[in-house]
Amino acid sequence: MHHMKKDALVDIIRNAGFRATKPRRTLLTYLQKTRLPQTILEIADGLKDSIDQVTVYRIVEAFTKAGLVRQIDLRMGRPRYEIADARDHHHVVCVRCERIEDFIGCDSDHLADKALKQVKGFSHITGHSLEFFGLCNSCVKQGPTLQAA
Amino acid sequence: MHHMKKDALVDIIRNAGFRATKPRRTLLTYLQKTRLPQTILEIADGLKDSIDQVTVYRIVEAFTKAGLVRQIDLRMGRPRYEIADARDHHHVVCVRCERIEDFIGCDSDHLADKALKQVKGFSHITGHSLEFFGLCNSCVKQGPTLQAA
DNA sequence: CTCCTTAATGCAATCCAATTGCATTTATTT
DNA sequence: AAATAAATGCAATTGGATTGCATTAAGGAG
Repeated sequence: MHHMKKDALVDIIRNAGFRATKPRRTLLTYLQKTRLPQTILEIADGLKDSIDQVTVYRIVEAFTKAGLVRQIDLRMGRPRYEIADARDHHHVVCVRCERIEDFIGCDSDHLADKALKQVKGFSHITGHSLEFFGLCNSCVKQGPTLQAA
Repeated sequence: MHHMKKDALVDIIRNAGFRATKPRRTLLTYLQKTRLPQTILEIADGLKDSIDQVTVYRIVEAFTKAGLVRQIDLRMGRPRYEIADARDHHHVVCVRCERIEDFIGCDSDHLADKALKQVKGFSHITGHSLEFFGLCNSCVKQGPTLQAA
């Protein structure tokens, strides 16, 4: 009980209130390494099915509630998930090729204040989402879609 | 804003490139009257099944692509839809009771500029999403959830 | 370390939102 | 009114997400 320096990973999971099981460690490691926000199925796939899909669903849901993971909606059919880093970053998404880039500095406190002044039933904001959509440069170059009427 | 002359409605639909069919007129009128962003199934339900669900799916998708309808993601499982008014408004959502209020004035142009300066592969933003999450006053009053550990 | 409790996982079955195919209907043009 | 192409409705199907339950294993106690 004294010689084992606990993994940082294990600490993170335990501090969030969970047992540091192998699937949880594997999944968290995977998300830490992964740049892009992923769907549940992409995560399960990326883990080469070393973890059952049902378990991936359950872990991601639990981690999201606990604040370890962040849910992102990019108008791509289903929600995506990424590791919740301290840096509050957002995305710019190409609506044609789905290219994704990050940006930071949305000044959400200022925005939240503005919002709170307008709404009647709230006095406290705990989270926010902000995403931009557009065409990336290479898709712009390609010109309009081929399908004609 | 409530009652729109039928001709105006027909024009809107035709200008978007569609035939002004009864289901389309019904659905658009319904969304114009409805305050809250709704899921597909809520819309179908709200229309009392006067329109087949499949048709609701198809119309909403087409209208969204055409810019008549706006897709909103509020971390509530599935996307919601509302009429695309000129006023660029966003929402504050209670994560417990799902109460929704609107607010305006996000200064998206400024934010988009900031984002564009940081990303490499984009030079044009066409849309954005911005939502705030928190606990509404009445849910705050209720205190923490009953389930203890 | 071994035992013990119970959280967590895996698998099967199920659910239900979303999609697809196709025959029929309907808006619009001539 | 006829022509024709788009749009709808219904049935069937797909596939992501959920649930139940038996089994496994994490973590605390002794």
